[in-house]
This record gives sequence, C-alpha cells and structure tokens, in this order.
Amino acid sequence: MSGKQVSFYNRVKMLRVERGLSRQELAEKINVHPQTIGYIERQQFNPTIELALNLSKALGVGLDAMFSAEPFELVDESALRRSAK
Amino acid sequence: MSGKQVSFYNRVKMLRVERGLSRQELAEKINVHPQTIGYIERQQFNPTIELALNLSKALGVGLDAMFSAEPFELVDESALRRSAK
DNA sequence: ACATAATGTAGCATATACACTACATTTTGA
DNA sequence: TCAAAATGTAGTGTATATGCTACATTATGT
Repeated sequence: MSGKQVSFYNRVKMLRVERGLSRQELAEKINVHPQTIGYIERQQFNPTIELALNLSKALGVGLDAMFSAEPFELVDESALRRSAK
Repeated sequence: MSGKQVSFYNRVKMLRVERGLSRQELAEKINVHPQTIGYIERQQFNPTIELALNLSKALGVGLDAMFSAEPFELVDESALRRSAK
C-alpha cells in the first residue's frame, strides 16, 4: 500500500465509469501508472494539483466537481429523473 | 530551494493580498508553514489537493478559481471598471 | 533614515506521491 | 462454467511536498 486513508472526497471513479473508461485507459490518457488511479479512487492518497488538473481535462469536469472537503451527494432516483431527457 | 518551477498557474498570491493577509496569517489559518505558501505562490511546487482544499476554504474561492492549466488573465482596467459599483 | 514586518533564499530532514512488478481476487461476458 | 479483463493488495524505490531554521533582501510606516 502507499498512503493512508485521506480526509476528503473525490468522484473520480464515478466519472471514469460514467465515461466507460478502465483505469488502464484513463491512466494512459494522463500518463500515470494505473495503480495511481486506483489509489486515488480508493482515497489512499492525496494527489497533486498537477495530476488533478490532468484528470480534470481527461474527464472533462472542473476540479470542484471532482474533489471536495465534504462528501458528494449520492445520485438518487429523483436526480436521475430530473436529468432524464 | 525545494521543487522546481511547475507547469501550471495559480492565483494564491493575488487572492491572499486582496484579502489583506500576510503569508504568516494565511499559513496559520490552514496549519502549514509560511514557507509553504511562498513556494506555492512562486510556483516552486505542486501542492496536494488537500492543501488546495484548505486554501480554497481559507480564501473563500473554488479550486478552479485558484488553479489552472492555462494562465489566468490579468485584471485589466476595463475589467476593473466593469466590476466597480 | 530607521525600525519593523514581509518576503526571498538556502540549506537539511521526513513523509508521502507516484512508478513499477507480481500475484490474488472479483467481475464480466461468452 | 470458464476464460479474460478489471481491480485489489503488497512491497520496493525515487522524487518531491512540506516542515523548519537561519539569514539576506525588500517593503512599510513613522
């Protein structure tokens, strides 16, 4: 293992899966090791801003949509209904 | 010196000065060494997301308003005029 | 002009981000 | 059910984020 559990939240896994990317594929897009993506998703370490900016670009969302000091809300059914076309 | 020049941009100094804080004061708010603030402002290293989230809270702006892969625009006179009440 | 505060520079020390390899476990699809 | 793909776990190694101390330089206010 690398770091210990970290004290903030991220939506990297959700965003990656939503885009149909494997860790391998996401890792290639931003030139990091696939394990690095895993550690971030499991909140086992605290990525740098540079890596976060690369993730942000690769996933097409801003930093604030991806990292937060507070837990992100779960997507509930009403939200899904609202976002349905 | 600690790290080398970093490949992205931040507005920490501008935001700090605008709020009338010294590095010492900002550092105390977020429990880091004042030199750490200096290194970030001079882009001499790549802070972690956790530190960035703390800065974000202390300065009252989102991550995207503080860090960017592209240079921030300079505040020009017309912008100042526009934002004047 | 002078004191004081704020900032920069330059070390050294420690923790950890991230790379990488190898193998175990889980998931997925045929 | 079985093979392949995706993910998790473990351990090692290196670079660097960050702490900290000390001194030099540059504002700032009086």
